[in-house]
Amino acid sequence: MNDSSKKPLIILTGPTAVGKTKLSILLAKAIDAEIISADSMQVYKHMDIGSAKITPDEMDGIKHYLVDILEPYEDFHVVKFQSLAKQAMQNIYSNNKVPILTGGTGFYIQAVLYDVDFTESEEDDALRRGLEEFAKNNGSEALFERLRSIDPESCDIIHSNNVKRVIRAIEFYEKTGIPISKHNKEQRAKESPYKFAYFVLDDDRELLYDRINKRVDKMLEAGLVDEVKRLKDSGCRADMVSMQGLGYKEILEYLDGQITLDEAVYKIKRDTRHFAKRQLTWFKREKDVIRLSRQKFENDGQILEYMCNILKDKGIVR
RNA sequence: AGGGGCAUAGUUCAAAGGUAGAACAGUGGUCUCCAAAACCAUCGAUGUGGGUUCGAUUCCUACUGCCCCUG
Repeated sequence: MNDSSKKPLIILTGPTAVGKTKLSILLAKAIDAEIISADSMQVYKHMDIGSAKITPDEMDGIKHYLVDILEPYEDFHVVKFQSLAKQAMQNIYSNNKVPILTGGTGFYIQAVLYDVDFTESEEDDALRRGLEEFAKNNGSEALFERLRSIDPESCDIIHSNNVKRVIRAIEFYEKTGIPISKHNKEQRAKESPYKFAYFVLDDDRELLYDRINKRVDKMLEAGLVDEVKRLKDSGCRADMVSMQGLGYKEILEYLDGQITLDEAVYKIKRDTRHFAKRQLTWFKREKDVIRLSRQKFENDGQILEYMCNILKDKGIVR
């Protein structure tokens, strides 16, 4: 595929609480784009406060995809995200607009940007559950040895304590007969099928952490506890994907009487900081990213101007 | 003011007459179907001044700070 036949794709990401949402609206208005959310929690209905979901008001007439489309009891994961995002992009292209993929889940962005192939294995929970059971009964080392016998190369890459990924590697081999290490290597070598600009918004660490702490306080003032209570009353349980969201699992623990509200708030802040840290690490090593360090700009308007210039240079917008 | 107690990492706690362990925080990293997840690595401390001792952070002592009780 030569570059000119590639479809345009704009990515705007960065750590949580850095101010992606606001900037994404400014950008969308400036270039007549539509927005696809790359966020594993904002997909869920009834989860507004804790997920810091964009409000209809804030959308300001810009069409958004993948926000408020699932019930909290439904599963959500990369594969689903990838397929929904691709559909949304088709939609946007047929409207003759440019898609902006915005949100903080780097893995999801990667899945779309490089069109990572996840199709090898169909849904099959039984195998995974069996492996989980095996790990629980025999220990992670025993599980790791099983992987060694089929895919030694993966054993050099995956740490034996990382049961989740050891399971995934075994599962992949059992289903496809090829080692996941080989598959991953191939996927990694892929070139993006899009003509893209990958913006990563960043800020001074201390400022970011401070903003996170304050935002959590605001969520509580805005009624996070009530929101979670409502979810709980409607049958949401801790083991659901949706309830693994920051702010949800902790408040659920509080509502179940396992921890105090103060402890819950402390954990939300701490874990959100950790999350931001992980996001930063992720984006740092992604290739072809364009860093937007807040310290280098005076305001969002300047950042917008900078982005627009790059988009013109790249021929993504006119 | 008098009596007692405590002083160890950023925090909460360990230990010991032979140069101190952990948890959490902090920092760095991994990541290709649970990713707001899972996992790895790493920095870092004996309040100050004397004394006893081959050797003290540990014992003694003064000081400083904090806590409790009495007034």
